[in-house]
Amino acid sequence: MKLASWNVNSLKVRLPHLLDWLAKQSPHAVGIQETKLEDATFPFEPIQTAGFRCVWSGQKTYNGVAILSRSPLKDVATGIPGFPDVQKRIIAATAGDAADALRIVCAYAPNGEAVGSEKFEYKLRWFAAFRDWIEEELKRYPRLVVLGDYNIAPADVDVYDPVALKGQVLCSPRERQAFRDLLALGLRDSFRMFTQPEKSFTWWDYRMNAFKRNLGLRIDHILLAPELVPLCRSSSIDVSPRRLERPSDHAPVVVELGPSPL
DNA sequence: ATGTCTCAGGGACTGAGA
Repeated sequence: MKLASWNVNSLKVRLPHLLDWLAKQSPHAVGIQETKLEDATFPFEPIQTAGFRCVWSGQKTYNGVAILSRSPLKDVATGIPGFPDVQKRIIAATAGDAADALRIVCAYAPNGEAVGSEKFEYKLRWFAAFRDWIEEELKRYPRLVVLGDYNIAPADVDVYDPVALKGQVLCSPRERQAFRDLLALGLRDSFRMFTQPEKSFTWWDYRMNAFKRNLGLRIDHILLAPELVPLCRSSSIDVSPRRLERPSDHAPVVVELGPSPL
């Protein structure tokens, strides 16, 4: 069973890319970010026709998240409890039923603009609230997957030029601490459970021919609850959609979960 | 190289956000 996370940077523009990718990869469930669509205009019909249930939470122009799944979605929740926020960055749902159901949290973390900015402080407040909520979700749902665009490169190895970007937004010590605080709940960064190619990234700036030169960052992650860790067979980044015409600036991350421990 | 892309407002281009 494949699970994926993909920041599509406008679902309106990227719907053809998403549908092609769903047909090729045939994932069981996908969390998408930056839909940039109000709820009334979410394109659920073509997604449904492709074989997926979906739930979504969006707004005009900015943010917006959704979960697609081949199995029914229930217990849908949006936002972080106790953290009022007009920005639509969180959707959670339970995919499937009975013992093998998965709880999926799909998150679009704040970008943070620049270290020391107001948006940066909002990002850190957001992560503190997110961590506290995920701690509760983990107690309630041992089969928890926390995926999305975290807008944090956890370590220097996740950055194309760690010297040039040292201390900058997406790489700064406080952001990396926020990421480690999440892992301290027992979550595992699925990508680092396996040997990976050097310079593996999920996002490349549209400028400076960054993708062609592989000047990227690994900021999209699929984190797994302890109970799911033994089931994880692989974790990888699919850069192929980044090569298409009018691509998203992000590539999807994919994990494969088996039904039982190896 | 303030370099690209998306979106809104308004009806050509600018500004915001990433």
